[in-house]
Amino acid sequence: MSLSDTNSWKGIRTELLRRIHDRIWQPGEQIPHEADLAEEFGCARTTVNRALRDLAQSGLVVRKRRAGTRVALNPPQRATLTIPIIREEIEALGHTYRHSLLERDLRPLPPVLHGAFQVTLGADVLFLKTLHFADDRPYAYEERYINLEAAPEARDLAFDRISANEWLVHNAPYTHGDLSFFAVNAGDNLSRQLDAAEGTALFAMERITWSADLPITHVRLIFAPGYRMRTEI
Amino acid sequence: MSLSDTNSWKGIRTELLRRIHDRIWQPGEQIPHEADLAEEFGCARTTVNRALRDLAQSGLVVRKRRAGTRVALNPPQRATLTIPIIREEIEALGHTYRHSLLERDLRPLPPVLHGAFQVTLGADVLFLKTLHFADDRPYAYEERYINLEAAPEARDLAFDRISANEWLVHNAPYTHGDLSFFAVNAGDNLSRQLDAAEGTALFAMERITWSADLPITHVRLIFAPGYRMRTEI
DNA sequence: TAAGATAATATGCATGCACATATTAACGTG
DNA sequence: CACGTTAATATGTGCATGCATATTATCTTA
Repeated sequence: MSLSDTNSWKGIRTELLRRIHDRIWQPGEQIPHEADLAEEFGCARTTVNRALRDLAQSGLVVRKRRAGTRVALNPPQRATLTIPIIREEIEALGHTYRHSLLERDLRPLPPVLHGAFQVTLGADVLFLKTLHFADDRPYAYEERYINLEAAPEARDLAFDRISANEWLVHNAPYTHGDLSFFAVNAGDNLSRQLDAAEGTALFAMERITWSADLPITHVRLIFAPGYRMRTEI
Repeated sequence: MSLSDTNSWKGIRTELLRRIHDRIWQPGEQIPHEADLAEEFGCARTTVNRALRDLAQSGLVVRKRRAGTRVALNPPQRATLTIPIIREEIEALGHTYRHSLLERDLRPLPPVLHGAFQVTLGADVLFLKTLHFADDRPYAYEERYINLEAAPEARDLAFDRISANEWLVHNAPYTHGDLSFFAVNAGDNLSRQLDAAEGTALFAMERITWSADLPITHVRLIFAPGYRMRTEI
């Protein structure tokens, strides 16, 4: 059975996609009901449903009960980013990974983070500064706060062998998080660490993760000059 | 029926998620077969299948025929970014949107783009420079190339009322594209357009879209200082 | 006629079943 | 014992059916 056969849900999806791309069904226009499509394609309604659900998930059609299915007016430009573990990203590029722990101590959470990262007032958090290398060239600079209430074992770990990121991924899985991307100028410290001219624009990522209501970690990663985060859509 | 009931596929998903988060099923470990889970939850295998498919899509479990389902070793740091139409993004923030077309002409494709954006050799492309404003403050600067072979009607459009982005979304839908994010320093031109000090780090996005094999447009958007692209994971 | 009750309808979902397909394990055979 | 064949098995998918649920259209009733 080939993919273009219309009697598999993927085949039906392909055909529906074609009709949308070829503007046979215009944006905003209502498309036939599941039952009608099922009859047309000579398959069960379930199968059409599967195809339509898939299109709805990718945002190409909008579905509402009773109201029917219509082609999305503004196909959301939705992209799935895969944020790799730095070591894996570097090794995938064929380079050798290593990291160096620049700093590790317990300290109160800095006031700027009080809003976003609500740990028990006055409790110390574990602070880590790490530099990630690819073939001995600096790749990314990391500043991380770990909530010891969420990961008490972290207090006794050095994080010189395994990186905090990898340890946390395996030992304190999160349920949800916030992620943001932005640009920063290399200041005094960053330019030294990342071997960049002072003032260079650097790509940065900030992430906070929670396990249910408990914040786990706040991490800010700043990449060496030239870094691009890519994806396909 | 509440979400936590185990006899709906979402309820089952919730329960499976709990077992993964609580490390009842460890990363890398194989979890029971669909049939066993169906029996345990007292539902049809199809329903368990639906829940597992959903978990697989979000990357939390890895499924292979015959081999079974196992908890992902490296829980995917996968994030879905929604790249909004700028006008909608600005209006959603409660600001007034307007844009101004700074430049519009036909020209050959610049050599740097020959690799990524393969239009017929020697053919002119439509070049647009646009500045997007939120409440009369510059919000983003856009440089765009449109392949006239993919969207011939664009040749006769002024793009002073409707933005090229919105027009293309509605009139030349793409099948796939490449997207990347990076940081740039504000040069002479950018600092003037975006009202930023020279050298300021700016967040930038580049996107190329195709309809099947035909390139449609190449766009580079550079945002005013302070811009953050956010998402939840 | 406006507001509220009621019916109609499209999608959402669960079930039981059958068969397809990929992958691994077991088995022969040279 | 290496290698190719075959069987076993877990997931993938399709179908017919029935009921659930959200939303709209229609029909009351004051």
